[in-house]
Amino acid sequence: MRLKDEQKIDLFLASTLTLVGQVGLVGLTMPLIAKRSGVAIGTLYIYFKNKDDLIHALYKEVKKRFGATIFIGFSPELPVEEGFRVIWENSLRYAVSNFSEQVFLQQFIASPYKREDQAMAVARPVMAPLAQLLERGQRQGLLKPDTEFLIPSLLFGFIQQIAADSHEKPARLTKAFMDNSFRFFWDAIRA
Amino acid sequence: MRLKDEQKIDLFLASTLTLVGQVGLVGLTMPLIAKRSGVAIGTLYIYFKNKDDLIHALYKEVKKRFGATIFIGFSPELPVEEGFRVIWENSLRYAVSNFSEQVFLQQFIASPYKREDQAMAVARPVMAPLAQLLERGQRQGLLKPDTEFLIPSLLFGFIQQIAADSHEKPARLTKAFMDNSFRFFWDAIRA
Amino acid sequence: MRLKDEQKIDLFLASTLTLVGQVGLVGLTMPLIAKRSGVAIGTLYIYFKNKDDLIHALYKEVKKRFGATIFIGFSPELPVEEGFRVIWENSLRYAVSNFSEQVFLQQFIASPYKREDQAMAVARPVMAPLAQLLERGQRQGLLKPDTEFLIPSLLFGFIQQIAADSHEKPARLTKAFMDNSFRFFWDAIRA
Amino acid sequence: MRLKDEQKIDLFLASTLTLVGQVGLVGLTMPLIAKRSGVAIGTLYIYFKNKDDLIHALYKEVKKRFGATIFIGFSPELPVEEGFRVIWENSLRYAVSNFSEQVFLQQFIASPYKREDQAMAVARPVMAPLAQLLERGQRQGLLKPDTEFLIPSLLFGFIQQIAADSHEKPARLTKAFMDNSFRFFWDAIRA
DNA sequence: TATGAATGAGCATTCATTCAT
DNA sequence: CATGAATGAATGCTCATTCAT
Repeated sequence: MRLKDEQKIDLFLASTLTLVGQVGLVGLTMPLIAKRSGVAIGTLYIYFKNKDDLIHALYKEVKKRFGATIFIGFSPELPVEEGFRVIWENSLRYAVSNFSEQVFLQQFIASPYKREDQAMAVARPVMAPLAQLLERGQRQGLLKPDTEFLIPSLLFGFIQQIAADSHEKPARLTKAFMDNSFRFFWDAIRA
Repeated sequence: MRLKDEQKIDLFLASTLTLVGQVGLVGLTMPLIAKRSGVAIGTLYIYFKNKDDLIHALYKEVKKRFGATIFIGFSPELPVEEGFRVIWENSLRYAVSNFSEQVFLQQFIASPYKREDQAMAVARPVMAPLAQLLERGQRQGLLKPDTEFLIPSLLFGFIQQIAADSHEKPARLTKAFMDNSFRFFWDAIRA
Repeated sequence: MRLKDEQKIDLFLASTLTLVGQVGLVGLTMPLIAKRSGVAIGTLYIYFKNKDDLIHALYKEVKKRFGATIFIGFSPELPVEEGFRVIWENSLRYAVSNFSEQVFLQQFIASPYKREDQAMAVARPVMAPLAQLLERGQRQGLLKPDTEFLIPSLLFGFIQQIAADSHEKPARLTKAFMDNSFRFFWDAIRA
Repeated sequence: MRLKDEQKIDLFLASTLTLVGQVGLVGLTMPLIAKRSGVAIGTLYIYFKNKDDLIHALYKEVKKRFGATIFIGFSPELPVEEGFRVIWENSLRYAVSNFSEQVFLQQFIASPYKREDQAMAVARPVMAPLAQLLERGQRQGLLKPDTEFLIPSLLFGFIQQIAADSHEKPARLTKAFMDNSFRFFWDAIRA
């Protein structure tokens, strides 16, 4: 596996993601990825040891990208509610406009590709700012007591579902929509 | 002469569901289903025309089962909040103890198996009581105005995520957990 | 294998023949024969040990039927040319109106079903009257010398081809046609 | 990078033809063709989209080869009888030494592989010189009147049968045999 | 006898992977 | 580096055959 052409790796991952959005993990094949990327099959195997490798690389990348996005504009100095709003809006925008990634994550998690090893570990550290925000909110008595563990479930579950719905029936991410949905979220978790 | 055994269909669907929970739709093969069911491959094809057929039969069944479960103990006479609580608890219990079904539904929706035809239509009518409850809540001014469409997303997304989490890290569905999570839900949607 | 219901055997052979005419030996399956005959698959195996058996029974039957037909109205007392004419007309009529049988014979001969054993032997004795006619014609100096062995090839080859053609583009077996084609045959072989 | 090897197509078609001669279209399987050709199964599918495709390619090839052979040494300038003799000898030699091709053609025609489309059309134009010869013979009053349409049936049927016989009981294509059989043919058709 | 559910070997085909060019 | 022909294991599915009813 040569590292020279970093762009190609991105190309391959992007093609893969698009394909997953269209045919799911079920329909994902190496010939398809190669064709979609405009290279010969053999080329894929220069950059990835095998299909498993490619898929895990994509998993890592998607996790990283998501983590990098949802904290844009966030700062620990922000008031708690404001902090949540920033995260909420980032997540929502990201999920809705990157539906393939949601599909990939969901299908990956319950697939033969999932392994118990290191790849999984990527998830946690990335979420540290959220964990700290939860703790701060708790300390300030702004959140319902003893229910922090429910908040990520609400956040990610709700958002994922909105993204799925808006894929079925595309809708604008208007200011009103952002406000309304955040109101749901915030009222759910606040004390 | 042996008679076609109606129970066998259930057996096959159950095996399939279990397998999807373990290896996802990606890893689902006819040989696997046959082995898991303790029959020869050919037998599967007596009961289902082909793999596609089997998977769609399962989709129908899962939808039906879910619809049959979430309204147990529900009645249009119940006060709105009580109505939501019944549905919430039913859904939560169902989702957590039937995780494979959640996985199946999610993966089915973004897969080459999904078709646009009638099979999909099963979903809607089944949810009628929920739609009526939403409307009633709205009329009585108990729900946030103009946001009914967000409520099913919240309900199903949140619950699905809780089920996923509790599959990773099994947790009891205690009274406290039920209460806390319903509180999140209700506070989110109420006016 | 019970012998009780002789009619059923005929039914099965007839269905098989029809099917061969439609889909060839290639497309011939036991389920198809059963369905076409209006019985369950198992029933076929009461009357025939297996598919091979059925096909060989059909081979025997077809050979017998052909042999029984081409000598109708023939008698060793007939003048040689008259004798050939009778055989010619019988063969032609038979081949044209039983095209499936021609197909079956042709496909059988070059197929895994063909065996070198006794089944083949059926062919010869049945043709005895023809052999005698050839000899008589030869003795009377009516036929080209030293070419008897070519005459059956001409007879069966020509007729088979006419049958094939008339299957493609159906034509009437008019008196004129009979006369013309027999004239070809007779001019070919006569001294 | 290995290049797609045009010779391989010929190899596959040749293997297929040999096999058809041995087991018929009925016994023809892709594993058999691959093994006989000394390649892995997958390799067949690099050169042919599927079995149907392979069989149709063979059909085209056989038709072409036959057409290219029977007019060798033929010229419209030849006297009619000479013309027929050339065609007769070519056809006979070809049919006898390429028995598998005869089998293939016969079985193909009555099989599920036969389609009504363009592939069939290959047959006709190739026979144009024969058609012209028939017409010329007719015009010169050398042939029986109003029976041209019988002549190809005689030619191909007779020859095919001789080939079949000589496959069962191999015989030399001696000068005498050629003469005798052509005498049959010519006496049949001449006025 | 007749049935057709059950079986599993075998087929057509796909696809992850290798490797000669 | 890039290619794509070659490989063969594995899949979806069919069908000859058996056998419990």
